[in-house]
Amino acid sequence: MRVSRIQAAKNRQTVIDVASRLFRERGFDGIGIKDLMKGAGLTQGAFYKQFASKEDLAAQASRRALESATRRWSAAVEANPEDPLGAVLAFYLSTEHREERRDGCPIVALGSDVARQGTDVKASFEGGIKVHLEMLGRLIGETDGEEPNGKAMAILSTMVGALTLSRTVNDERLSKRFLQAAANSVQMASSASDAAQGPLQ
Amino acid sequence: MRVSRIQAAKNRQTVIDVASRLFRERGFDGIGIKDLMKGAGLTQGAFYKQFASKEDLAAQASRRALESATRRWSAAVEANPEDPLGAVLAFYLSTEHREERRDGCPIVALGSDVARQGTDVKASFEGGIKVHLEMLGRLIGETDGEEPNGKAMAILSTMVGALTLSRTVNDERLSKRFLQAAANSVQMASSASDAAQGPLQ
DNA sequence: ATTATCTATAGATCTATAGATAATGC
DNA sequence: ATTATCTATAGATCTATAGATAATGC
Repeated sequence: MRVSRIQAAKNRQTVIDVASRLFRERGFDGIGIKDLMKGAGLTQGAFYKQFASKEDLAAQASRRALESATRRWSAAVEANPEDPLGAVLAFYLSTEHREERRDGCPIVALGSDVARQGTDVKASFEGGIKVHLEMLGRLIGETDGEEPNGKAMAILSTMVGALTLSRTVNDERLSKRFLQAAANSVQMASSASDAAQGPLQ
Repeated sequence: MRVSRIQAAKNRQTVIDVASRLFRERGFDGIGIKDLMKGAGLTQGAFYKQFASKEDLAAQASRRALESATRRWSAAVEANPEDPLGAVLAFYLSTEHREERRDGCPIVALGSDVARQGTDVKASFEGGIKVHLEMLGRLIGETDGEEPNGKAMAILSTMVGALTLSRTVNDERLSKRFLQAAANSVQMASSASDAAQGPLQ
């Protein structure tokens, strides 16, 4: 029954991977430890040797989900060097992304849930969000040194809000228009040259 | 034990009111029928004479929450006739609104959850979102007849995304900057539309 | 007679722990 | 000897239903 340390470490990673997807699909409260472990090919009894609690796994899985999201952004950027921002917008604000909650942006899939979670889960999201903002800042050619750029923050907000809203309505046409309106808006905001940024404290 | 029809109708409304707040605070999966009914001063046994299922209540409570949100927007507009958009942004993107999940915008409080719900809950949100878009369209002086205006959709996306992100991070400074960056961005986008329409004086 | 609410409960599920088992690691 | 995983279970909670109760509404 016992497995090697190496296998145990692999099992742990598999559980985190599976959880990062199933939490996105069903919410933190929408799936139990039994089903999470079953998804990784294990039983619930093995859980607590690997994780301190369900909340602990939620924090690990959140970090993994954000890392995965960052990789998708990077892939879009690298596949489209002449219009990297356009490439990110094209996949992020697509109907395909809207339909794949399980593997899509965790900020949208779990944003409302995260607001109710503890410090550890929020820390995972915060770290990933900062990386997103750095990438966006570079894409629009604005950086405030170590600080996240205000325009990048507004753009990320528009993207997250539009995908959220597109998943919240039944009307397919309205849903798609949210995605398109956001893409237009972000393109305009990013092409507008250095307009006056308001005071940031 | 039995109460009058009038009292029963009042009880039903109280349950919907309470649920519209407790669902926002804890999520649809984060609170059970027993506690919802206790919040309305009743016991769980009375629930199923009033509602077909928990999902039924979720749809009713969602509609109620969106109506309440619309009223808050209207109140801000009416209290500030010389700068109605600024008034809406000021309350929506405030740290106070960020802290009051229970009584705040249901799109942000429950957006991720709604994506996992059935048609009825989504219909409640869709209806409320359309009303939000009509109000926003009027505030920025753009209407596409019956159609929601694209710029209004982008602005609502920015507002929803910014509040979501501001609740997702631990860092108070970063959280506040999301709200400020969104306010700046929306102000710029809406004044750009004024310019396109001609002088205001 | 009807029915809104109550108490009680069925049956499922949840998080977490206990003890058994068998393979690893020393 | 240690320990990763297993089966089993404790104790709490969940949605939904059943039957009792007592006040309404006819």
